[in-house]
Amino acid sequence: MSATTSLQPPALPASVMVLQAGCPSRTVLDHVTSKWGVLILVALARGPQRWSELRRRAEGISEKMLAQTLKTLEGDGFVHRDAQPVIPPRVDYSLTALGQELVQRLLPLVTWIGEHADGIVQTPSTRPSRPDKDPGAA
Amino acid sequence: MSATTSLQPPALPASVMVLQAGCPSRTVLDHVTSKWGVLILVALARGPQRWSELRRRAEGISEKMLAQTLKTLEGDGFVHRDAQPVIPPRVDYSLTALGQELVQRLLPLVTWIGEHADGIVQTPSTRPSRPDKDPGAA
DNA sequence: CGGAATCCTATTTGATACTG
DNA sequence: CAGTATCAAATAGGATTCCG
Repeated sequence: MSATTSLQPPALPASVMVLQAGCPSRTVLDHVTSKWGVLILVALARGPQRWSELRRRAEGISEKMLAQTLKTLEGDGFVHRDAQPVIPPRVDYSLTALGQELVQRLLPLVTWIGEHADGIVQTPSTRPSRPDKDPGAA
Repeated sequence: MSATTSLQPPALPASVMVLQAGCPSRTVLDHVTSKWGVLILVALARGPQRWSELRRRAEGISEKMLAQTLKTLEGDGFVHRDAQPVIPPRVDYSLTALGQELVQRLLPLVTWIGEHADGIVQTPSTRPSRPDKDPGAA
């Protein structure tokens, strides 16, 4: 209450206040940034689509991961699942309003990465080491 | 080559064109959205700081993961490492210009999640299942 | 077509101990 | 203080098979 911490770099809104260990935001962030979360969400940004469409869009995903990620995102309220009782089954997935808000914040990031990734991964050299895998794991 | 796919939902800029399987953007996205990537980057948004500071900020991270994530991000050119040859050692980490651009796109996302996470994780009910863990793994 | 269940492996992650 | 090395455990992820 008395002595304030020495100096605080200005900037930063209040966003960094969250993300503490047990915080719900950590959980949600984890869901969104899970290996396939971003891919699915971005794919769904193109509009409602079916399971098979989604699978093609999220290149490389397995059925298991698609199902799992979809359920998690649905559970978080980002994705809506519309199963029509017809034969053969038809299920459409789409973003909820919440999901659209999220994706709105996701696209700039993804777009930016898409535009800079080539220059990044190429990394001419000059850099000491770039461990893509854990050197400590046998 | 001949028959075009039926209908294409307009919208979406050109951002979704990336993120294909082997694409560099997938790699970078993976680095950034790795379990600790976002946390570290957001922590660094507060300004240059030392190893121990970073460790406190990214609550729950192990030394190994901190080192590993930091190296990856450094390798991608997002983070700058400034090691001063003094005793005891002093190392400052900071965002590069590239890293700042990235974080600029990251903060709105993180902020938004922080503001909505409570309502999300709480999920009153009405929802079928929310697998945080793989039910198939014994 | 859209999934759920199962089995198995690879990668990730964490604890700990040790070092410059 | 700022890491690195090693080991073991947890989880993610994938292939396959079966069901509505």
